[in-house]
Amino acid sequence: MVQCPRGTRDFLPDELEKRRAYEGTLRSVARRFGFREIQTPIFEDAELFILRSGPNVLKELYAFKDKGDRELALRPEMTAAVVRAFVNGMSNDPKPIKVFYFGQCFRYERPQAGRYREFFQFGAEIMGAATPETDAEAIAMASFMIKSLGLKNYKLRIGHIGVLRQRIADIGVPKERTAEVLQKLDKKLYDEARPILADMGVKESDMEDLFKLTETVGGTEVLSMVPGEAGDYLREVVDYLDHMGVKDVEIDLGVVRGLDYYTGMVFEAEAPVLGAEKQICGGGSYTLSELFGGEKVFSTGFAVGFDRILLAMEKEGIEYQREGIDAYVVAVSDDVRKDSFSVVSMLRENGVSADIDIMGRKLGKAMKFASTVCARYAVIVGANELSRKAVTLRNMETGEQAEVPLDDLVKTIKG
RNA sequence: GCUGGGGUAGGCUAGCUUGGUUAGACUGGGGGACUGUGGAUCCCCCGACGUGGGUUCAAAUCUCGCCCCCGGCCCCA
Repeated sequence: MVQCPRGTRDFLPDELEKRRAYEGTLRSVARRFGFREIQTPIFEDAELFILRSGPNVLKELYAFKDKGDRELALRPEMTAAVVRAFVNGMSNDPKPIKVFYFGQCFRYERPQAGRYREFFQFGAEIMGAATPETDAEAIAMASFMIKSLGLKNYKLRIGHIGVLRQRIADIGVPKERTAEVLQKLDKKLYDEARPILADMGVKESDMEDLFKLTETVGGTEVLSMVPGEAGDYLREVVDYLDHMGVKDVEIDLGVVRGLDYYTGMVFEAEAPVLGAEKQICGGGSYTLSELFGGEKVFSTGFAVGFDRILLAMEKEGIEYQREGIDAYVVAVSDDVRKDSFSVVSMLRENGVSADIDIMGRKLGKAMKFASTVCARYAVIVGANELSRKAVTLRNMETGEQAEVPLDDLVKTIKG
């Protein structure tokens, strides 16, 4: 039997209905924040992703040649494509530009808990603005999204990569080795960082100060430890968040986002219930457009790992209630079978979601089916009622039923 | 790329250690008991040993390769 490829999944109706509902929640939040949706191709010129990536990224890229010998790749994330689209067609639009996206991304990795080769990201970018308000909007929306989905147990942490980069440069780390140091700091592997830093001639006391900086975690009070403009900047961001009622954030200067295009504020959210792959959201401010031939434009963006956040919700026991349909039409006997199709059609034309038996079932079995598809009402079509231009309407939840004139049926069901 | 565990109907599972009737149960699906009323009960039916090789008179069972699933490492845009 042919199965779906490794790391991919079929989403059967029960599951997909749930996913669509939560996707709708995220879309709704984004729209409430003034974002508009954007869609880009699922595959792009491989160069688009290679331009900003190291070798590790490259080997996980689904890259291939098309019949015209073009080097293409399935998108491993969406930010690059959105920035490309911005450079290509939105760069002269009124600023700020606020866009969101939802779609699948592909990475050739070993599947694991919360990690798939085809996975879904919901993200947003604000382009053309570089203010604390901008960053606050992005963080607030991320927080809002998580809360709207009903997830309780998560941590949202804000850091500043500029502060770290500055400090690392100040203590004498050469620019080309910054990433190496950041990587160790990200994982808090100080013992591994020490020899590397010592090798670069960094003083012991400077090292300890650096480690102390990345260990700086807490509320706004810890910002007193952050020197210079960046400290003031973060204070502003947090102040705006506070005015928006966003209280579920903490400062953590140890937040280090993977790639080096991030320039200032960075943030991430994690759900501890998820285990190894617990990060559910990540983002920050960056400049990328100049890489793709545009002018330098400051942006802030983030992406939510849709699959992971759903997994976290599931682990918290959040249950999705199946939507069902408004009405299931049942014919009492074969002589009114065709009349029952007229009734279902009338309902459908009037905006009622309605289904009907097409397997020749008798009344009892059809009623049973009506409850398995979660119909709110059963519309029972029988010869007696029809002679009075009426049907019997049964509320499937309460079991109450009454005769309703056909002319009033839509109104009663919608009411 | 490294590593641990696993794969029996659509779902969950017994059998595997010690090879040997027609692979059993529950759930699900279809039909009936039940020709004007769902969720109950009873009966009948459908439906599975991931895949390919090896050992053997005989393989779900032992063995090897592959595929896939669940975790962990690496990586994580």
